Amino acid sequence: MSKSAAAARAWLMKSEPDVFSFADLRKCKSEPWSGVRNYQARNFMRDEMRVGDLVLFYHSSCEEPGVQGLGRVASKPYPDPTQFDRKHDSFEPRATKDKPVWWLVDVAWDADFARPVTLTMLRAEQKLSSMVMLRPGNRLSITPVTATECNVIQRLGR
DNA sequence: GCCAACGTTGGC
DNA sequence: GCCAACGTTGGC
Repeated sequence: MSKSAAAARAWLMKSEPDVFSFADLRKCKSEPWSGVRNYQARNFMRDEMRVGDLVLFYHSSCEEPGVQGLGRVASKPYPDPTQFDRKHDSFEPRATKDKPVWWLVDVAWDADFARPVTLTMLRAEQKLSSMVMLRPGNRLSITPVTATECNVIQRLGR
């Protein structure tokens, strides 16, 4: 790959499998990442994600938390439609069509791992010791992943 | 179900 | 702008 090519970035995105699992993504192929109501996470989607960026799909709040497989950012950012839906849990009274508050991207299924990379495995890997997601107290549902970290995690998933 | 850590809200 | 109270996240 040429040095001048814009390197695809990588992101870790959390989802509760009871709500939306990696298997669900495989089934539906592509899904709007709606319902994010945290400004930092929103800014990553709205300002920094590019179509084609890798997504490490992480299961949280479940028996075995960990990265389940790979997705891809599959759309440019656009306003989260659930913010306009008065009956939706994620309704946002401050939002107007002209001035949306919340933005999202579509995430598409990309590839299965041979085995999930559990939180325990992530913590045990020296090369991942400075991962944003593993920082104490971190709760962000979307965090950036470096190219090195992404490679290490993909190797662990083989 | 517990609880620590964090983000947000709202009174002042 | 401060900060206490509250709600949420997420591992255990």
